[in-house]
Amino acid sequence: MQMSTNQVQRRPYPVPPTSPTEPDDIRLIGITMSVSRDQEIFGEGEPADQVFKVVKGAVRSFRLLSDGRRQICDFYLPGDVFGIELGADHRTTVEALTDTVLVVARRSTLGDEDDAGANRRLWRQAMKALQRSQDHAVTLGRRSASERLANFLVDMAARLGGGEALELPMSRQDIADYIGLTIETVSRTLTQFQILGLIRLAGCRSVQIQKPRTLAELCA
Amino acid sequence: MQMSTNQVQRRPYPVPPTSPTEPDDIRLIGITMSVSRDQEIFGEGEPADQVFKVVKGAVRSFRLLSDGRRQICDFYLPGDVFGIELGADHRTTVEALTDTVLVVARRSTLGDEDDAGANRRLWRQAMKALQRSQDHAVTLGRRSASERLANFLVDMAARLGGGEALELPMSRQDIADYIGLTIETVSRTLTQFQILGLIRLAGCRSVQIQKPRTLAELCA
DNA sequence: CACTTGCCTTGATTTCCATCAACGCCGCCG
DNA sequence: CGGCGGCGTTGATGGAAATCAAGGCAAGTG
Repeated sequence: MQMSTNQVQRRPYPVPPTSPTEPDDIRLIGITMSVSRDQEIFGEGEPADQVFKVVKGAVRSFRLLSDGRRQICDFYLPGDVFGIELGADHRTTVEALTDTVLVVARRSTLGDEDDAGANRRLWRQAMKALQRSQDHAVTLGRRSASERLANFLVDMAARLGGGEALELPMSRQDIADYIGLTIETVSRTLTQFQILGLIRLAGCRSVQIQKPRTLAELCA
Repeated sequence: MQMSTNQVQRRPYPVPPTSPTEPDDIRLIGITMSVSRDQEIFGEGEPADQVFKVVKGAVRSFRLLSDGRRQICDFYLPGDVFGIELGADHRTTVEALTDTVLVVARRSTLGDEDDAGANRRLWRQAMKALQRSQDHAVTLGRRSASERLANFLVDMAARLGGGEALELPMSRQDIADYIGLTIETVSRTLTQFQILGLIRLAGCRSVQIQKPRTLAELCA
């Protein structure tokens, strides 16, 4: 991670504005950290000695092919934990989608063997990531463009927790690279959804879901 | 799991024909179990109270969409562990590709909190699965048909450990459902590879890799 | 304000892969 | 042996999404 950048600010921990104790909540003991839009948090191949939790904002985790094609593995929203790795190194790059606040902890303090509770929560986070990745693989391998997008919207609506109104933190390009399409196809499919009355677009990042049922059916 | 089927045989444990202690080897204490070709080992949604290890043979783990489309999440070969879940239930169905021998353990005996070594090995297995799933997502989201197939062949060659000669345990349909293509495209691409001299097909499941370098470059 | 820049949308065309269809090969079984 | 069924290959055609190209819109800047 580039700690030298002046956009990164660190403050001593005392206010982790996380929700109370949820089942698999990790109350990271660490420092908070602010990252501005598009800034890299860590890069693929860098040593993975820290674990992060999103407090505010959102990030994208992705991998690049040699010729520049990008596959976004996941987006992490407030409450989500990322940066857990099997080996010594990170296998994805993570960047902030918007100005973002994180809590950081050293990995060693988490993997600590005598804290059974922390281990269990870490375990749950990792398995949740595995589940999401497998779901994602099904989408990428076997679903059509509209199914992918419907799925994406329904998932984001659920995770952002704003009911039928969502404020997307990512660009069209990010969406395209997440669901394995091009930016043009994403755009066309969204306007198609609007024409069909499934959604309403109020500004390109603000989506109102009009027919949740129909959209859910499209998820197949 | 269908224990009633007469094709499943169980014997009391005393011969787990696994290799000695590898770094992340799980020496499952359990019973061995024989499963014949195409038989289901467990189904999506069934309670996940057991963990399995392949001793001999191979299995496919997959999910179905409502209309029958199938996405194979992974193949498990000798030495691989599968069936580890976050929640109470399995999220994929697993079937034997060929006649297969497994070792089975109850999940509870593994998650046992005071066996730190077993926990660590379980952890490694789960994270390995996550890595593979993420790699898979990159392939499914951003690679062309020939890149997918090249990738598949190279990966299988490495995992089967037979150097340049591989005996595929799965059908064309299985390959297609793994890399997100149709059976026809898989077939065509394989013959294309053969025409280009990258591989040689000796019977449809027997592949000789002729130009490993070129094939590896195709993996992008 | 005029101009640039980045992001998004829309249209035209192309391409890759899916689909549809036929056939070959081979093991199996009557 | 001959027919049958499962699997794989090959060919012809179609279609969904990619690519190529142009233009709109809004925020930022001189």
